[in-house]
Amino acid sequence: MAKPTLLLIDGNSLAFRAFYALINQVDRFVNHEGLHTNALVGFNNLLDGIIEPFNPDLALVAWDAGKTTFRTGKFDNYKGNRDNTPQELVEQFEPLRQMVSLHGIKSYELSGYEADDIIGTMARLGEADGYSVTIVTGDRDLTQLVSDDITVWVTKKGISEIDHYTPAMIAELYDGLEPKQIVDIKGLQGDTSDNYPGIAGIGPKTALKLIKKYHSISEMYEQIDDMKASKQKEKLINGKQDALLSRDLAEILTDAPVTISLSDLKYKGPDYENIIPFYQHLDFKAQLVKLANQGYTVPTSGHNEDVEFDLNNTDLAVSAITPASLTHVSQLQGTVSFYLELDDENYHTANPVGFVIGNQENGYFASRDMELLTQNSPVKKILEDQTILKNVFNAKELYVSLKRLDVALQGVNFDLLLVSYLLDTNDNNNDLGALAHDNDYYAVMTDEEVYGKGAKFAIPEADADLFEHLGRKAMAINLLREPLLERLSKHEQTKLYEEIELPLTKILADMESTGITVDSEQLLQMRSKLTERLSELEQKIYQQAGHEFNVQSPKQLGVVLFEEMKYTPIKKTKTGYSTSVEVLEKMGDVPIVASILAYRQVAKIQSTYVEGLLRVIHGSDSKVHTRYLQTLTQTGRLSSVDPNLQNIPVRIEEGRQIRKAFVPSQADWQILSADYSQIELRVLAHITGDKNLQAAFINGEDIHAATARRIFGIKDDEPVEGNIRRQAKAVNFGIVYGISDFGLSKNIGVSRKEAKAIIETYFDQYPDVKKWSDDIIASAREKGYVETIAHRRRYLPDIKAKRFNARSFAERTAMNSPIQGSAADIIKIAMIKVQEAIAKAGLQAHMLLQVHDELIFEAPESEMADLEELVRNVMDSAVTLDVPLLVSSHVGASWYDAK
DNA sequence: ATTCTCACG
DNA sequence: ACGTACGTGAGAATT
Repeated sequence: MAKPTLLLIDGNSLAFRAFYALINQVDRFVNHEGLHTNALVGFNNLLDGIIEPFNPDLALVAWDAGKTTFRTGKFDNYKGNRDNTPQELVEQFEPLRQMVSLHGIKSYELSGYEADDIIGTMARLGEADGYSVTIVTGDRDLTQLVSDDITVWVTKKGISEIDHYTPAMIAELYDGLEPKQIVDIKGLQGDTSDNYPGIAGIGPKTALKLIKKYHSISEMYEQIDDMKASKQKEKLINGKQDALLSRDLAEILTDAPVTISLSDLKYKGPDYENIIPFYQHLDFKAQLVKLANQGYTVPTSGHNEDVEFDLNNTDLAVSAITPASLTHVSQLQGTVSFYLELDDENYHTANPVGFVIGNQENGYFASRDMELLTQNSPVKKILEDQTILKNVFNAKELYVSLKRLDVALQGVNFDLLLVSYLLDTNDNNNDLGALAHDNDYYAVMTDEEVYGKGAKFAIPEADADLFEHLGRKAMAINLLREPLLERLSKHEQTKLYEEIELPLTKILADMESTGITVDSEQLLQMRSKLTERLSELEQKIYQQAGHEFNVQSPKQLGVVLFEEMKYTPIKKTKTGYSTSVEVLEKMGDVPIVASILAYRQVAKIQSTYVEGLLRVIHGSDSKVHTRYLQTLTQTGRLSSVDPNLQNIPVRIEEGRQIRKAFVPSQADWQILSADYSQIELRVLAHITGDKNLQAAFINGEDIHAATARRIFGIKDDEPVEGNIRRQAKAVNFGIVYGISDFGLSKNIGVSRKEAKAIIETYFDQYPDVKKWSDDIIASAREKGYVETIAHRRRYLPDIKAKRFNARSFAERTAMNSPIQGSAADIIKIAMIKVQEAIAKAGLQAHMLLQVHDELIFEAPESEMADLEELVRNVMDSAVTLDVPLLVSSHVGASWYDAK
């Protein structure tokens, strides 16, 4: 029969390990009361991951009782070089003990002794009593206890990996020595972390050699007279006291006067009843989700911004739609939740695999049969009925996918995804289950849990499984509506949601469905020209390098440039030499570098744009249909994927040619492009209230030239030279990004000192910009977030971080986000008003694209003049700021020509 | 899955 | 002294 097991855990060393493993994120792991939890998280993972599966018969966590022990009595400076334990860790010790207790494990400490000594003593007791003993620690000192019945597990690399020390492993590590001889080694070599000396001049190598020869320190000194005279012998004789003391300090007691016995250590296993409130107190969401999935009831903690709400409802009534139940479905009224599952995230091409409709009062009805959703079904009728309100998750996806099924969705009342994003852009997650968990509702799983991910993704075959998941999603949407809307209102974001984001959803859906026509002939012609250019450049590069290699591999290119050709590396990445444009341009006039830069430019255009776009043109309509992500960015901007139409080349002519392929969808139609000029600087002038900056815009000045005059002291009657204006432009951008002297100096190629002086002058000239910067950072520290003009919020948890880097980044963000985000607010408002105006004017025009400060339209040539006028008027009056908004616009036969 | 590079505002 | 401009997405190489 297997031996009973005893598990001994070194509480202090593991707490330290866990704390420092997550030290980089110490400011991210904070519960709602401000308690740091990084060590708690790591320790809990250890308990769940190791102790629970181990399921020992006996278990104990030993703790240090304080700084003074019998060792400090022997040697004042024992551990004397240790910094004070950080406050962030100290505050976690008490909850750590609670955590241990809730996991059904005894804690023990003994005044005057270290955790090590408790462990040593209990280990020997267990060994003698016939237990198989396992010690878990973060400290290798305990390996001296290893025996046939005592194994020591030492965590390494944080706490994720573990080394298992057995007598055989010790023998291998110490060249055949026994575990108990480790103390003799340490007696000779000392221990810097515990701050005892050993013998000066004896390191690990010599210590090992000596102990191999003499077996122990005492035997060595017995035989020291026989040792032949040497420097080493002198050192040993002089250091005898140190060696004996150090050995004494290194030795772990196995007979400490403990007041517990093995029978006190019975392992009870986790106390699930009481661990749930404990996890809630610590905000351990992941743990709560795990418990909820195991069938434990996890009630809402209700501390979420003090909004109390009841999300305890977990009883789902979901049924498959049958011909008989169709009557029930058709009788649904008031408010329903609707959810449509697709087999892929690209809803322009994905297949619907199931849907669910219903509410708490009447139950939920699910089906895989899309015919029940289309044609003359009652479901279609409900979806198209404006008076029946729909609660959904991701309304834009729904608009587009239902339109593909010939269903025109109306009456969207609540979009869970959109609201969650507005409430907190940080922990927004496109998964409904994860999002529900974030809001303390656990009765729904994540898609990854149900469907798997990557190659393993699969929709469950059993109706019961799929419908249960869909039903729970629909139920979560319904239950979360009220509490989330209440929080939205507390944030003063109701207007932002109802009047900007929700109407915009429909507009974006229409733009995406409409798509933009891409002339594939144009792209194919470009492709053959570029292929030729690429092979010419490639041959030239091979010739210049002296051999063939993969030009597109930064690694191989690094070897060619900086090893074979011996050019001086300017910058390194963490994996090797950097070969970025920035670096290559600094290398000066080198022929191969010029070829490489040209190659890179062409290769980028070819792969990303020509071939990338050709791949995503829909065969059915010769258009590309991007998806705008409305709930992704931290600032409120949109982003565009599959394809990204917000980064089509424009700055370099060769790439700009790509825009010739973007053409109107019908003959005799044209493209209109209208963009805001310097919208971010105008927003800056508005929100800072800086009169000097505002004056420049009000007077219609060239803003970069005006800044140049101020920061370089150029008189009104003198001209502003191009290079000076360029520098001023960089300063203006820098201000918007949250300037630093380093960043500016790098950007405009002046010394850091000069850059610093320029920034100071800027702030002298625009004093209210400076004041606003300081104020917004102070406000972010106080409130924890910053806001745009439309109350879009961005939380900045790092604004109080101790780490300089993280904090500085948060401070720059505090300045940039209100600016970038308010500009995003403005163009979103403009889009809504433009769409209304186009409808009201009865124009055929379509809004096609949004590129942050630019809108692209197509319209018949005949209505283009009206459209241009309308768009300009709406855009420049979208909001009223203290400075005017200026719009420039162009019409042409393609996006390229609308310049 | 991550890193590097580069396209846009 | 720290080590930096803000916000994105995609392709290719590499792990």
